[in-house]
Amino acid sequence: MTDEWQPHTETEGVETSPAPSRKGPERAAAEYALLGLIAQTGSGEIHGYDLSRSFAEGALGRIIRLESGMLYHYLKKLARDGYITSRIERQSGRPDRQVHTLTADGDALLRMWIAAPVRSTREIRLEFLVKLYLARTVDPRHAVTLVTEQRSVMRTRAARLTEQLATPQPADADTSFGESVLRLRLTQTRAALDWLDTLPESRN
Amino acid sequence: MTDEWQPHTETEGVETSPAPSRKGPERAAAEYALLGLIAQTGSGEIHGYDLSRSFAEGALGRIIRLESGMLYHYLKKLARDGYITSRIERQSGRPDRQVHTLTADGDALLRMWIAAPVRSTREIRLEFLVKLYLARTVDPRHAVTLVTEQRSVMRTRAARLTEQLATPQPADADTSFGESVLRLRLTQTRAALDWLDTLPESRN
DNA sequence: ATGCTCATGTAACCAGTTACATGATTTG
DNA sequence: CAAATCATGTAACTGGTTACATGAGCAT
Repeated sequence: MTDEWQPHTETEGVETSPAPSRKGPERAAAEYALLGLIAQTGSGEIHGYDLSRSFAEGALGRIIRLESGMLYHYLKKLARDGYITSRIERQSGRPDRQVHTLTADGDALLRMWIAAPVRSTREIRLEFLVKLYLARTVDPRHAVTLVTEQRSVMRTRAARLTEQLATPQPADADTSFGESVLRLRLTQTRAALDWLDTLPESRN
Repeated sequence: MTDEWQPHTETEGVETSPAPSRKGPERAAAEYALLGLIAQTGSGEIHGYDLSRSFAEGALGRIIRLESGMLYHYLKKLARDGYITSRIERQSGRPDRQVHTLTADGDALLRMWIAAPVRSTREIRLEFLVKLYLARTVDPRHAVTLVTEQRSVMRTRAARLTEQLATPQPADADTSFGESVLRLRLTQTRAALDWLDTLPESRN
């Protein structure tokens, strides 16, 4: 009765993560998007400005936004944490550029993140889409795993909400409002499930 | 072709707002929630600690979270901007308390915010729920207005998404992904609409 | 001469979270 | 006596946004 319809919390996903090494704090989806774009490049090398364009022109730029300032900041951060290595490429007549490469750690981190479903319905709209996009380009099998597990998460969630709605509550104003909140969450969860079912990865 | 499925932007609602006076920047939903709680009190006066409890124990605390530090910060902000007035109430044996009252400006601001639907589907989960809850307690007619207009917003949105999906696109990988994104948004929008239709305010 | 593309950033700012400070008084 | 309640905050930190700085070459 205490944990019925819990409040929105911004820093969620900390307790649900498997936390095997607890290396760093949660990264923004944009950071993984950068890792993914680096992984995508044929040569394995790419510099910031190119990343910026790939981001803005590609599908990722239509899901999340990433200003150049933040992009270079994330590249530094990823390099500092050992997920990419960066070397300077001298150019004549043009400014020098830094080319970045994924490390083994970076590749592992990216694949782990891609394969893990998001916990809440709200995160479907951003995180999950980025994961799906990257999974498809990095390794289509990851996409199948991701979609399968995400469907499972959403089904569990829908079941829990249904169960909560089934248990009768005292009928005051707050409770009826709370029921509305639960029904909203349930419809949104079901909508997400329906959508997941239409993805090509759902043919299994 | 350029503005098909636009990116997620955090600072949205600025350009869509009617901007009549442009008094202050966008406020957090929690600030309006505080205004609403102050408006709810019978005497018209309430102090921070009571607000904190009302918040945590009531339905609002299950939708959004508000730490005491931020609560007092918002109260100062609202007082500074002239939406509430605060006076100190001396107590013997207890710490002095500050009791807060809505000003005419504050009341107007609250009602304006409550009556205005949210622009995006994403905001349904937080902002809209807070608006609905406050509308019901402050003035049930506001709730009818809000729900009616919100349904209209969602219908327009659904129509636009449907239209975008109808226009055929070149069939590359990015486009098919983009179509999935559009379909996700459409299902989520429709789910929100279905839920809105189940609210008592939708009987008109 | 003007401004655009390349290429990488810095600086200032703002919002929010977490944790703690204070100090009396009542309750177990 | 310890702990919770009352009541209001402060301080440090995190992270993200916006805007601008730099400076060469190239196209109009």
